[in-house]
Amino acid sequence: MALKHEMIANDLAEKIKHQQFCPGDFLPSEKQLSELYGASRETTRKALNHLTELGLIQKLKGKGSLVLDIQKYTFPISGITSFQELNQALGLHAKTKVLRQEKVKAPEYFGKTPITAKKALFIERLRIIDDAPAVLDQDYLLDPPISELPAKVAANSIYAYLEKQLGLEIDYATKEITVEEVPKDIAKRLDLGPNEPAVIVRSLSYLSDTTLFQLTTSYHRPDKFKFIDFARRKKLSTN
Amino acid sequence: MALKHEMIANDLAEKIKHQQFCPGDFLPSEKQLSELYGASRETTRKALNHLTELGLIQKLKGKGSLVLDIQKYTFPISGITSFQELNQALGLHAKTKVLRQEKVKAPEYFGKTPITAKKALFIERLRIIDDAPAVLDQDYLLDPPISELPAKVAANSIYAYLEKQLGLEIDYATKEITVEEVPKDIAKRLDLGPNEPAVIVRSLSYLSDTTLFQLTTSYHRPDKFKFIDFARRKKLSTN
DNA sequence: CAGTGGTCTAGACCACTCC
DNA sequence: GAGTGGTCTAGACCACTGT
Repeated sequence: MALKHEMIANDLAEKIKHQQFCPGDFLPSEKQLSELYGASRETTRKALNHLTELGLIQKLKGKGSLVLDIQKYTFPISGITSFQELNQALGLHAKTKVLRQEKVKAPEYFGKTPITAKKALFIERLRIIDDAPAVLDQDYLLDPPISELPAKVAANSIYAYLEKQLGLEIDYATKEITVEEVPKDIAKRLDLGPNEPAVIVRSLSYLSDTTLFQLTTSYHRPDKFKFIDFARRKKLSTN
Repeated sequence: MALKHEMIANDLAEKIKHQQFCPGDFLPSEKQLSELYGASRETTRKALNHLTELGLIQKLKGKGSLVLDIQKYTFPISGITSFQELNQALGLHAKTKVLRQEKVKAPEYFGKTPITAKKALFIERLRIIDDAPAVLDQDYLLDPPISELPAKVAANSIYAYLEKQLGLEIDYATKEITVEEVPKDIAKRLDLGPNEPAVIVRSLSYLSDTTLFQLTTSYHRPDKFKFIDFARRKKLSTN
């Protein structure tokens, strides 16, 4: 990847993160940035739009691109982000314990979504933060497209392996967050009190060619659960 | 608003919603769409990118724009969406009971965020679904920029009033979802059992000129809570 | 008024898919 | 090969902000 507009976006994001541009500052004008990076104005604008979506800047007509003050929390959180990425980004001292990893028959349904893959790799992992269980993850990696996973990968970042080793392009996901009572064995592993429900995040993850590749159910201890989001209002007058 | 790319996006979204384009279909090519709408290719692409962000289509290199099958759940849910908008979109039979609406002093902090506005309008509303309490909303509408709100508005859509009557441009928000025990009076109004926690959504909402205008704390009955999201993987190599 | 961002265009070149 | 989307350009015109 050496796309010009991504280079520009990354460079600016880097400079915002490292306080070379601070909240309340204006970035150089689009014209200046275009000259600086040797790009056309539209290309520069594409980069700035990316930063806008991420909540790093706000563009003000006739004034300029204002650096926002939100990144402290939101930087890598919303969107599709793996536990390992969060862990690193937030500096949590989290450990991952792989409880199971085995080849299984793929489930026929996940919620209401029918699954066409026949085989899958089932992985169960316990996330431990400050020596206390925080999250239990159950993943099905579908085969196809994923037929094999080295044993060590599950303890680290599956996403990094899929993207960097297998060259898969993880693209989008649907997520559903609810609060429910959970089976006793799960409650036990999370150290939940009697009748204490868990926060359940169910997600379906897709590659850029629309292949469904992962089904995840995450059981969170309610006291350790926190979801942070930056959202832009999406207008679409579809009555 | 008569922006060409928005017109195109709305028209296509409309046609997808009404099954003139079905999941699994390809939209006409960018070239064809450009001719159809009398727009340049870049303008057409801007519209298609919008639909991609919303999860309505997926673009496939060398092939075309594929209509996705996700909108049934996700259509208007993620992003900033008011309760009334959700209510209508999902066909819930929800009632809103305004418990309080009064002018107050603005809080000095909301979480860790300092508030500069001195005055505010405090509104407390109970959302009732199927004759049972589901959500208790506490809103501060800050003054400035909002100095007055007709009594009836709180029972309907505040956002519609702000956008259509006051001409404010609601643009972005930060949200935080946690599970916590709540004060007794709130537990009572939500019919929560003893020691039963609530799902709490705290949000800060901003106008397009970056003015903070609303602080919201929503207390959800855990059994009625459901958050659905469509997310694209956001890459930004900000080590 | 000059400077800013917002929209739109016409055309170029590339990489990909499918025949 | 023809057709598709992906990137990028140079330039135009507009609306908004400040002075």
